Amino acid sequence: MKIGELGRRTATKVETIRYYERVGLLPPPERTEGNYRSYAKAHVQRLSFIRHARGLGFDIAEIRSLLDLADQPERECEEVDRIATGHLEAVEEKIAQLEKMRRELARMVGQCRGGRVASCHVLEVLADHALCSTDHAPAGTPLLS
Amino acid sequence: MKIGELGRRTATKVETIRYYERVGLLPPPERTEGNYRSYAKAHVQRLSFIRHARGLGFDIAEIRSLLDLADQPERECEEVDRIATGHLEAVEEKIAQLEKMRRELARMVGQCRGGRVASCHVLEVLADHALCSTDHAPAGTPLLS
DNA sequence: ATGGACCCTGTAGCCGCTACAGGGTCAAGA
DNA sequence: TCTTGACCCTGTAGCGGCTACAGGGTCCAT
Repeated sequence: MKIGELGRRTATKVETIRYYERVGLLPPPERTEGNYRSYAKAHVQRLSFIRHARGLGFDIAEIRSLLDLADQPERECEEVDRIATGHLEAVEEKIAQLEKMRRELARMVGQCRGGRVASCHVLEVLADHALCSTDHAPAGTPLLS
Repeated sequence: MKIGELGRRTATKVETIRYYERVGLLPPPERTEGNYRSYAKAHVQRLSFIRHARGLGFDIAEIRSLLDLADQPERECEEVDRIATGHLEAVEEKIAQLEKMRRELARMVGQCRGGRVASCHVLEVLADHALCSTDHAPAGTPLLS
């Protein structure tokens, strides 16, 4: 199977597949005579795993660890659990953070009654944090991406 | 006021302030004889506005628009409202997405009963999306950052 | 005169892709 | 046989929003 076919089967762009290979998530496949990458079933499985994990928000390093662990079936799954639990906690924290933003934004927007910019509630609140009801995240808080 | 003092007053790193100037959020201040940036009160206000908006998750382009609008006090605040509402909706969508992740992660983790990697539920689910209860976001969905 | 705290510019790195540019390969049709 | 066009290759640069240097300059107190 060539890279385009693998991409179609896993809903992954060709460039993304090459990127995963470059960063060591997907092992380099055999090559054809014409230097095309040639994938087998195992690659479809591995890439599906990767995509699924990405869809759940795991980052590349975490996925690398998970794949390494999956390749050692005799080990205890403690570490797997630790990674998944840690990620779950990060997701929960981020939701909490976004909830704070949501509340404050809804309050700002809800108080807009039209009119001139000069008396715009949204701009007033942005200009003065003291007008905030909740203590939302400080600027620059990195959000999970 | 020099850049370090401005940073202290607004809880902003010096490099970040220079970055905001470079991308046109913060107007270039006067310079001293020794070529140091020299800020006045208006800059503190503007930077506070920027930091507050960043804290609420607005991106640089949105903040630039909001600042432009704030500089035209006679205009209707329609556009301000549109930007804020649009951002609120983006935040809500993202929360919904993270909720899906959270549910699926919690289910995965909750079913882990220890044991060997070979029979690890977390890895099984990641290897087979069909084992997911919910239809969480596909891989590669860009999350608001 | 010297040390150290601060400031300057410019550049490169982070993440997870995405999007080229500039070429090569391969199979089908004229 | 030649050509077309779909696919593939490598390498590099860009996105956002910073952050972190390197390599220098300025200023003030001792």
